Formats: sequence, structure tokens, C-alpha cells
Amino acid sequence: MAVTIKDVAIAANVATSTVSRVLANSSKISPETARRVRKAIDDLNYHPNHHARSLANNSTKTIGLIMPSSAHVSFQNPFFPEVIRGISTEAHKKNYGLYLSTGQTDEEVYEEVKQMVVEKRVDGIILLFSLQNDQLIPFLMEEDFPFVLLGRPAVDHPEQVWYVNNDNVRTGRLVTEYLTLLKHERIGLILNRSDAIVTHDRMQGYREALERSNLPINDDYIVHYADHENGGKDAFIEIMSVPDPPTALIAEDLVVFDVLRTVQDLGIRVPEELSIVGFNNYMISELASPPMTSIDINIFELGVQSMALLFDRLENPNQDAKQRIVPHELIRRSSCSRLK
Amino acid sequence: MAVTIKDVAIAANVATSTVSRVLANSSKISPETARRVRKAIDDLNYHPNHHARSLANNSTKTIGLIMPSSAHVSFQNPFFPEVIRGISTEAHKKNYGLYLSTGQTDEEVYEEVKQMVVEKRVDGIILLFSLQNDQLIPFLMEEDFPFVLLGRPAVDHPEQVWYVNNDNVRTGRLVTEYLTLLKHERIGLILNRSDAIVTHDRMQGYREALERSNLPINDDYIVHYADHENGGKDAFIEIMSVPDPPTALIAEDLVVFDVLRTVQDLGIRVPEELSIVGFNNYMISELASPPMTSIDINIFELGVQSMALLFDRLENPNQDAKQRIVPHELIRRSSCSRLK
DNA sequence: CAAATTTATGAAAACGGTTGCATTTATTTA
DNA sequence: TAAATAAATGCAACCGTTTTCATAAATTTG
Repeated sequence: MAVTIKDVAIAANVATSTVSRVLANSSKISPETARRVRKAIDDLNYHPNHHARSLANNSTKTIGLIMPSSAHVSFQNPFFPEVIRGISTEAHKKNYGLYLSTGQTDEEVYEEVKQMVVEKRVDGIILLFSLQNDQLIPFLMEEDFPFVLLGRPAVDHPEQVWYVNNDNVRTGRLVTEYLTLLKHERIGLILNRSDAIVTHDRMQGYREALERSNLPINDDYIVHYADHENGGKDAFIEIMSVPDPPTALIAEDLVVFDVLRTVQDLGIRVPEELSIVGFNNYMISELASPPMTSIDINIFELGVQSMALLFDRLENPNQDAKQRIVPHELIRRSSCSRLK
Repeated sequence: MAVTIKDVAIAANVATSTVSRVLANSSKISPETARRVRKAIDDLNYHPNHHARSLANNSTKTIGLIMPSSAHVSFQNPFFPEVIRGISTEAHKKNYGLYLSTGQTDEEVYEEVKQMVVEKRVDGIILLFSLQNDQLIPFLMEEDFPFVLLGRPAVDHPEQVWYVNNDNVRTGRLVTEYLTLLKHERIGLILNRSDAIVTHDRMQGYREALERSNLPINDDYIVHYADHENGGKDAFIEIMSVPDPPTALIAEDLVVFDVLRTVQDLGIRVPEELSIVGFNNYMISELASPPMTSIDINIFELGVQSMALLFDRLENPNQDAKQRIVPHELIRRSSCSRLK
């Protein structure tokens, strides 16, 4: 079998406790002994067993990443790899590993989280999404388990939960205002699943902007699309089929891709006849044709910050919850124009 | 502290071994006792500690996923999320977890793998890439550690390694032949980092196809691009600047996106003046303009198969190595036309 | 120089499970 | 009905660490 701490102890002619102390760089070890032990470790090519370690000091050096139940489908959304890239970069600095959830229904995800927590499989958790009526947050708070939410918590005392978010109301307002400045008055909004908090917030911003400009809010101009194939296309057709169709559209970048393709089929020119602005600014958004105007929400940074916040919490568990708002930026490219 | 097997044992008035057996569904337990134990488990909301378990039966129920050292950058490539999606789907069926590597240099990745193996942190490993002169494969074979390679192994006895791959030589040949059938004779090839096996194989196929058609192989038509930003664009400019520039181009889809954008700047029309075919057929490839013709390599299935193969190996460690070739398919869209 | 400290190390008890073997009890066999 | 067998359960060792506490050796103090 593999070489254990006992083998090293024997080889170095010391007790296992001494080896353990050398490993931990304890000060109470004579240089001479330390040298001998280290030599034995090298000679035998010893590596401490991770599970034994975790068991003994009740810490795993790994972080659980919880994806939406639709992970199956949501990995198709560039948001997740990008945010994980940020998390990974930060986790790597402190030598933490990443453990991925794989559940495919809400129920399964809940069970998985429960396992991670109660089996002590991870030291902390990052929730990569936030939904209305989420069960996970109350559960984790109840258990007092260290976690960070990516998004805004829809709970009674949001100030008690650690989270990283964009100011989504403001992004919603910003894109809408940008379009009204371009003289658009009929502005359509295509949104994804309606129980996502981010969706709610963006819509809120959209409404605020319209009200400030004294423009009417037409419910026909707000469409939710299903997360399945062609959802974006269907939503687009729906929204453009109302009596006075919008002259401008707001949607998530992936939907914008769908729209841009459909628009070509229909012979509608962008931006001459229809202005479009997207949310999220994925790496590929720049490669659309025309290159799309989009709100950059700094996905990578969202990942970095949530990992950093979780480390902060782990290092000092009893402090008050902290929050971080990651800045956004409107990236103007070629999918919008002033209404004639 | 958390509730342990001991608490359950006391509550059910049995020994811990009995609880353990109930957990394992051992046959030698009376229905009456099993019922009582299960009730106690429920009442106390007991979940076995994962590390204690791993330690005792030397199995972790988790699979290590090794990304290229450039994981930092490579998560920007849709290939990885998609292959992980496949792996995750399959792993989930058997209740296995996924552990992600985060190393950012070859050296770090190597250390990480070493840790996973020798600390027994995972039961098996999937290598998500294969390089020339890779150190990982010899190491894992030496250790006789269960792993599956995604790609073709460049080692002395490939039949001894478990792997899942496409027939990349054939895909290279196929796209080239497709273009020659469209009467193209000057066909450019843009490749990514040259130490990737897949790159080598595709080029091989390209060469074979040209030879069969009695077309000359012009080294000016073969360009490698760096993995950094704008790499694709630079490579495109380079390849189009030779005396008789290609009338058709072959590249990975992400590069094609770059090319399509550059092409617009330069006023070159696709497919009228330049035909392009891509490798990989990412979900977004269809959304390019024009929608790109691409070789679908079934990335999701690559993930599924590699996980399945690894399970096969774990369940029966002493059998001969197995391999799987995942089929490909040329998806014709609108980026190619017959040369006039 | 003996007593009091300090320093370095070891023995053993956790951590929370699994499992081989022994033991008790219930059932079958002759 | 006693002996043999099978079924159900418990005891205790083990997985590979960390860590508390005790102890021996070295050093300082009065």
C-alpha cells in the first residue's frame, strides 16, 4: 500500500507525532530532527492522506460550487464557465480545490448541498445563482454553514447573508435610458426564467427608467422566454408581432444572438430598423454581427470576489456578513442607433 | 457537534457496526432492527461523514478532472464546459462528485495530479486534453492509477491506455476533401498550439487529403496561432498575405469567429470570396454570420463516454485497456461555396 | 549545585466510519 | 431432545492523521 506517516516515522526513527509536527512546521522541533524527518519524507516520497487529514482537523480545503438544477443545460451558458474561471483563479492562490455539484433537479441539488454540508465534504459553498423562494439559503443559514451567494438574496434579512452581486436594477435602468436617449419609445424586454432574482431586478430598472421618462409601460413589450432551444427566437417573434412592435430590444446576450439570426431571416436590418442591447457581454458577444452593444457585468470578477469573500468568512467566521457590488459598464458597439 | 454513527447506535440501542450494516444494506440484518435503525437515522437526521468513510474503505466517490494548465484561459473555450457537462451527466447517475483542477502552469498541474493520486483524494482521473511529451500519462501509468484520457495518447503503447477520442485524422481529411470537391485548390489551415495531439492529427488528415488529390502542400498555408487574444485574427492576416492567398480556410470554430469578424473589416465576402469550415461545432457556431459549416465532434458525448469508460475501469480494474472513438459529422451551413 | 524552567519528543486518545471474527440466539436436523 | 447449523448482532481492530498530555533531557535560575 501507499506510504503512511508511520513509515516515515520508522524511517526517521521518531514518533508519528513528530513527523506530523514537522509537516506543520511546528516550532518545537529541533533542526536536526526536522532535517532527518524531511529526508525520510523525500526518500519515501510521502504525501499525507487527504481524508485522514480532513477527518482529524475537520477541514477539507475544498469549496463546493452549486450550479442551478439545470446545470445540465446551464453549462451551455458562458456565464458559468466564466464565473468558475474567476473562482478557480482565486481558490488556486490558497490551494483550495473545487467540488462541483451535478444535480439535475431542484430536489437533487438540495440533497447534494445537504450532503456537502452535513458530511463535511467541503469547507464552504458558493451558490452560483439566486432564485425566488430558494430553499437553499434558509437551510444554509439555519446550519450556520459558511457560504456566499452570487446574486441578491430574496430573504427577510439580506444584510445577514454574504453575497456578491451587480446592481441589476441600475443596469436595467441604464440600458433603458440609453435607448430612450436614442429617442426610442417602444422598447421591448426579453427575459429569462422569471423566478431568477436578476430577472426581477433588471425589469425593475427597466420600469423605473420608463417612468422617469414618462413613457408608458406596455406589458406586451415584456416577454419571458423558456430556457430551452429556440426560446429566444420564439420570444422575439412574439414580441415583434404586437400591433406597434418595439423599435428597440433589451435581452441577455445569448438571446441577442438568437435574435440577430432571426432578424436576418426576416430581413430586418440591425441597427437601422431595430436597436438591440444585451446583458452580460460574453467573450463571444463582440464576435456577433453586428458586434453587439452590451452591459459588461464583469463575470470573472464576480467569481473572484465571491471566492475572496468566502475566504474572508472562513478565516473569521464570527464577523458580520459582508457584501460586494461589482461594477458594470455599457460597452457600445454596433447594434444600436438613434431612432429617425 | 454533528451527529455521528455512535449517536444513532445509542438511539437505536445497537452497536455501530449494526448501523453501518444497515447503511450498507447488508443482508444479515433482521427487518425489525433495520427498521429501528432507520428510524433513528431519520429522527437524528444522520448523514455519514464523507472523510471517515473514504478513509475506512479507501474510496472517495469523486473523480478528478484535469484541465490544461491554461485552465485560466481554457475555460473561455466552450469545449471544456461542454465536455464537463457530459461527464457531469454521467457521473451524476452513479452519485459521483467532480473535483476540478485549478493549476495555472504545467508544473502546478503536475503537482495537483500527484496530490490527487497519492493523497487518494479521488478514485479516478479524466485528463481533458492530450499533449505531445506529456508527463502526466507516464506518471499515472507508473502509479497504475485509474484514468481516462480525452484524446489520443502519444506514448509507446497507446493500446495500454484507456482513452476516448475522435478520429481526428479523418476529420482533417474530411473537411479538406469537402473543400477540394468544391474545387478549391489553395486551402489554408489555421491551427492552435502545436503540441496538442489533436492539432497534429488534423494536420495529418489535411496533408493526406491534399496528396490524394494531387494538390501541392504549401507550408505558407499552414499557420499556428497563439492562444492569446487576437491570435486568430493575426493568423488570418498572416495566411492571407502570401502571394497566392487561399480561397478556402480550415480552423477551429472560435478562430472562425475571429476570422469572420476580420473578414468584414476587410470587405471580403464569405462564402462568395472565401470559404471557411470549422472544427468542433460549438453551440454558438450556428449563430455566426454567416452560420458556419463545421465538423461536429460530439463534445458532450466525448464527456459521457470518458466518464463511462472510467467507471468501467473502476469496476473491473484488471481488464485490458479500452478505447472509444466518438463519431463526427460535417454540418453544412453557409460559410462554404463552390469556387468559380 | 540543586531546583525550577524550558525544550524536544513520545504515547495514546481522538476523528467517524468499516469489517473480520466471536458470540449469542433461533432454527433445523437426526 | 440434544447436537448441528444458520442468522443476527456485538466487540474490537483498523484506516492515516492531529493533538493533548506526560516525560525525559537540556538549560536557566537562585
